[in-house]
Amino acid sequence: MKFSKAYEPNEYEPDVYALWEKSGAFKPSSNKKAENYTIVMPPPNANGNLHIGHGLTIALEDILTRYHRLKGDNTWYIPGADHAGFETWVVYERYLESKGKTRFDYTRDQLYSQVWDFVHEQRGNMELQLRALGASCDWSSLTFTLDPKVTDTVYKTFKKLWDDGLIYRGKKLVNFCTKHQTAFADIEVTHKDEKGMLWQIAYPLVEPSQGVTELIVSTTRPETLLGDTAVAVNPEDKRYKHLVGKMLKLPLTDREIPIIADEHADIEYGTGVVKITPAHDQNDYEVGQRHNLPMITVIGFDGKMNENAGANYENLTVQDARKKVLKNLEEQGLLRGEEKITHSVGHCYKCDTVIEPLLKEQWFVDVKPLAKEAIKALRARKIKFHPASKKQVLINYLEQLKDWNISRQIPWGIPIPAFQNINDPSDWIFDEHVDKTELKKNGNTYMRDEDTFDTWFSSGQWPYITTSERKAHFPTSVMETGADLLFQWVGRMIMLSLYVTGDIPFKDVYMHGMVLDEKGQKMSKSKGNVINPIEIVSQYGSDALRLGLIASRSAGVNQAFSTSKVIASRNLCNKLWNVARLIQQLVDDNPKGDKELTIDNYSEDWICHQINQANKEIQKLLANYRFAEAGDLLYDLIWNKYADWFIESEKLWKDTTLLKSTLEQILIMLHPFAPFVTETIWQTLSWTSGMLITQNWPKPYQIDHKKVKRFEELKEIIVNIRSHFQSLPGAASYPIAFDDDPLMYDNQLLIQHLTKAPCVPKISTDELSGLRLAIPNHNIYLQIPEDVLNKYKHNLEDRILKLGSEINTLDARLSNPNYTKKAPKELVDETREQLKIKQDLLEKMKAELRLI
RNA sequence: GGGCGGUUAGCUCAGUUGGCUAGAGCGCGUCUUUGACGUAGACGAGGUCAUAGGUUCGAAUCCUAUACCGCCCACCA
Repeated sequence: MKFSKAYEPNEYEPDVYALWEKSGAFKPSSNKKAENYTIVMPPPNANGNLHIGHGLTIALEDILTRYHRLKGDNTWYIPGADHAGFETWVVYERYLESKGKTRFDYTRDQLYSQVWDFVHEQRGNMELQLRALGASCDWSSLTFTLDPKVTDTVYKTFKKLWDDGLIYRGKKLVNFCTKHQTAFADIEVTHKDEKGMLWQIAYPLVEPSQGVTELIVSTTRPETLLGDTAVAVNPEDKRYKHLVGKMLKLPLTDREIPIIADEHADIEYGTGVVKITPAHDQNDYEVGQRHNLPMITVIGFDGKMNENAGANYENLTVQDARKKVLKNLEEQGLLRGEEKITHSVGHCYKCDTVIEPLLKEQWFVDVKPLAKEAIKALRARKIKFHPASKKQVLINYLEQLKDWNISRQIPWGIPIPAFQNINDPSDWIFDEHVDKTELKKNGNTYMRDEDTFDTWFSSGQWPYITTSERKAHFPTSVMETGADLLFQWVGRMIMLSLYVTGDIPFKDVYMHGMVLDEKGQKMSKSKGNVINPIEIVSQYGSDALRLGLIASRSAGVNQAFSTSKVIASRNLCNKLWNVARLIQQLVDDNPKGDKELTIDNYSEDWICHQINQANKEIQKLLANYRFAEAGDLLYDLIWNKYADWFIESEKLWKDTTLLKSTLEQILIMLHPFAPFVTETIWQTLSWTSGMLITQNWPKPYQIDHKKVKRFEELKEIIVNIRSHFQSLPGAASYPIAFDDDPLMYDNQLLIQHLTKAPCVPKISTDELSGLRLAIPNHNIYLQIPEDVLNKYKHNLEDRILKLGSEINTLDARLSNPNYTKKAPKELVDETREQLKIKQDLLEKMKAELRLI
């Protein structure tokens, strides 16, 4: 293969991925001595397309995976595909709608098999996209969230919870979406602040007491009045103490309801009297429980008023019923006022329908014992969080977590393995034969529960399910996922894993923030600002996307997508490509590898030192999940150090042995971050063999630190000279003269090469003239004609002023006795030394100014 | 109501336990067809680190308060 002039990612990426996949490099090795390194991929939706957030996820996880593979760890990156219960169901229901059908036209089993086919038609797309992103995952262990090994484990866990009494069937208020006909966990409800009305309504007393004839309650939901079963006042409220136990006439009905005393009523709020509707409000439900109040459901699962609401209101929507109730109250003179307020209203996160709290019988998990263990493990620092603050946030959440409703009225999901006795509704049995709708046992007939599990109940068990074939890989090394999943996923994995396996599911958690659009807005289909990662890949290359995504991004922080960073990364890939192209040319031109110059090349020790430093630093940064800094470091190493200084210097020496070896080290270190271009280069170079993906992480070079320092000095001199050549009137270059100066003498050729000076002559000190460089310990003069030099005088004055202020700063610091006393000695010594150097230089410059 | 995070160059953001002249990419200005790269090279301009106090020899970094901007949680009728 030959190096083309520019790197064209599309030409190589698919082949390179195929090469890796075919070679088996993604599979964990059988090396028992190696450390295990395991990452479980958060499974993307099986029938969906990847979005830019997946791009980030894969980038981060694959960097870690490839890095640990190069380090020799037994690395296992496990891919997955999610049946995405509710998400997929919503898509499928829309499809049914478009065909004029509804879910009620089919049985659950029919629906399940329809969606199964639907998903499998679409399936595969997502997996191809993961390949385009370069995910080096073990495809042979891909797990689908409905695979038998998943459902088996989920059923075992359900049974264990059941046997331990941690699962119960309860009729409680659940968050119900009347459009999607399913209940949700608390965490799945989106709360929004909305403008609403607060109405005051009079409830007359059956028998006036001490001159009081009515109580005024405030409510934002007058239609629920029809389901009121009490009115509460605070037990400490002196205004109403004497009324507790008396009865009120419930307006618009013929019912009478009691006045009760409960802490829930806030003395300060409104009139201090609150209506209690246990069947339609969470707080009221709890009050109802405390006082044994009847619960009257007036709103049905269809979102319409039911027969309990009375003939006047039955079959009206909640909105219409509200209007009618208000109108009727007004007619009866019971509406006493209204006021605009802002309050929080729960919505379905998918369709935005207002969530109704409705009474429903569901399966609940008693989470308290699970949360307790999780909190204990977190407090014991068993799991490290990035960013660290998320740990306490999770603990706070777990401390107030309520029982978890795991029943969903969605056909697409894992069926709940529970059957109910048709003659005794309280008799439920556990049975895994969910393919049957009916079971006979002990002479009884049991009917299957038609509900499915909340997806998080199964996803919450993901780490030990996916690693079940290689138990040594559990607990996994790190769970990398979006910060938005802290509660619903990370928290549940920790709870369930501790409960089922007795162990934590992962040692580290890394949470990334959201990828926002270029303007910093959240991406959404409705806004039309969605960025497709695959389009970016085809435009700039997979590596460019990866590097661009991780740039300037820190854990847990939402950050905008930046095309300019992707382009900068694309340019880096091209730069490296051309570096390799040049080195290959030099190798081809000189197969024996003889050096062209025999004198020392200080840039060699210098670049080896830079590579060593980078090697050490990258390991440190990746151990702390500082991806952006590691990326920056490599960019700087390759571009600003390797290409700009080392390669440029090496053009004189052409030491191909070192060129080859340094290029190899750089390719290995960059490989986790830019797998495609590095492997493509590796495959294209004439002297390399095997695959880059399975190379060993480089060992540091032996270096001579004196030479490194000398090259730093040379760099300073060269930059200084270039700067003068640019800023001198005429922008020409001039001879660079020096006196007895070994550094200059030994590097005349290099200096001339890098500054484009006409010559670099050595002359005696008293003959030196022209412009003196402000470099300590060197007498270097740019031999500039008299007339040009005079124009340049003011520049020298400026430099003297600047140097003077720097000296003042150092002086002030040293004359502070506290500084010399308390600061570390090395620091103080260094300051002294610097001061001395700068003072010497100042003297020389002043003398020089006098001469001009 | 509670909690978390942010405010650093024109833009987007780094800056780990306090320590030399606060960095990067993009953008901007000037110059350059130098043996790979114009997706390039060289040089340069640009910052009272939100504000006000405090701790310290020393603060972008630690503490307190304020302002503004995000996000999360919460049962306020």
